[in-house]
Amino acid sequence: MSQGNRKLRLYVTIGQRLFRDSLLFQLLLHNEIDLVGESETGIDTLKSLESARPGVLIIEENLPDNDGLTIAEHALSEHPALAVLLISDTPVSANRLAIYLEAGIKAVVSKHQPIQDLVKTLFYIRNGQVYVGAWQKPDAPSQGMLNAYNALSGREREVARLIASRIPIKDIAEQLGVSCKTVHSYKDRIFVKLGFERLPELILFMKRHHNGAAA
Amino acid sequence: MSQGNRKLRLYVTIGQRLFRDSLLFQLLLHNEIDLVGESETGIDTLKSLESARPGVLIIEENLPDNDGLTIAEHALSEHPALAVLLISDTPVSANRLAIYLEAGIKAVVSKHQPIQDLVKTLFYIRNGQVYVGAWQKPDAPSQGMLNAYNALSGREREVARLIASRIPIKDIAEQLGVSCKTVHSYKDRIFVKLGFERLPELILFMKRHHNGAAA
DNA sequence: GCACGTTTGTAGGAATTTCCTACAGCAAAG
DNA sequence: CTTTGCTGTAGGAAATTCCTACAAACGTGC
Repeated sequence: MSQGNRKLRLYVTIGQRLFRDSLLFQLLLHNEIDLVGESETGIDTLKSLESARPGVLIIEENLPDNDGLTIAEHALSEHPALAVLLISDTPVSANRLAIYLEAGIKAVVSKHQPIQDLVKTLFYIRNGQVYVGAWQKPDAPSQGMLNAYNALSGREREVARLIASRIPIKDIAEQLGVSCKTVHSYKDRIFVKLGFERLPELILFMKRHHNGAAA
Repeated sequence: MSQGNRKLRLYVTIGQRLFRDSLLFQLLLHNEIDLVGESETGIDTLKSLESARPGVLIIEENLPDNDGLTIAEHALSEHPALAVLLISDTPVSANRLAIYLEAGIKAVVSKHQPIQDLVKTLFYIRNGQVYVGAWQKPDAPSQGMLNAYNALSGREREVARLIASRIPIKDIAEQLGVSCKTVHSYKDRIFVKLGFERLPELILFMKRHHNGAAA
């Protein structure tokens, strides 16, 4: 996901605590991510950027005290190398996107996109790339999941279903008549193919796309 | 956290995908939670409750197509045993809270509360309790964290700091001159004392309260 | 001041997870 | 026909999650 070895120094500005916590818990599962700061407001963000020195700033379009664009412009004027990822409330119009890119924002992800888009975009832009997922998708991050599922072998699909049902590995192994380690291998391979990193991603994916009748 | 052994059958209605995903990934880490359905709108929710048969419904106050209260009232009229947890955008006034409780809503959590509040409330209300955290805190969930930190022993604090810095366990063990298993024990004890379940919670807590200068 | 209960430091186990490597057989592609 | 890659199989190392265990120290009640 990331080519460099250096950590991604992240600053997150999101107004609502519940949302910020959820996102941070998710992002902090990646040990390449080093959270160097967070705040609820644009003003607090501007005040602490100097000392926090993030490489990437995730900031909401609509903050309690200001709009993300204005804050981003201020931040970029002092830290031109900062990669800013804007979280928009709605899909962004071409007009508005042009304004954002003009301002030097590296990526826009809307709140209606899956969270994987945000994570992938995060790693994408820290290497200097620009990502405009709300308007067009360069390599369709996370939409390839359905195609990826079709790429699973029969055995892999079977294991995917069992694992997503939270059946313990050793039960699956017994049921299939193979070693636990083999089941683990299937699991690993499934995760790699689908681009997942944690069990909840697989559970949710299977429920949404291939599991109609849950237990 | 939960006294019964039966799974918590959960339905989640949240408009924004990014937010819904983050929350679901978090909640699905608990294997007592069985997600039986999710949707973006109130109408879709009402349509699928019959077949999904959740025990708890998490629903936003402001949905794209309707308001959560109206949907909850409809849902409760058909499924009186359903425990509804409303996610409000702002702290709820006493007036509004009275209306919610009158309607049979079991809990209100605002988007400005930490996510632990939501998780704890979820398990709380499924046992028939009522929780009104946005207005008053019955047992101050998650605010006890700071007090809990004071209850950590010296050694525990030291290990908490090292673990939160993502220093590998075996390095910590070596550095402290004890076995890996001992470090694990400290970690377990820290998690129990602070009420945490995943590493990101500890990382975030330490950054926010006891780690001023992050590496 | 002593005794009993709790906390602290220490450590082990079992099952899972995450991330790797390995290898044989088969299928597709050149 | 041969090379390349995918599939099924399995092992290892480290971490995680959830337990139990036990001796020393601490403390509080009486």
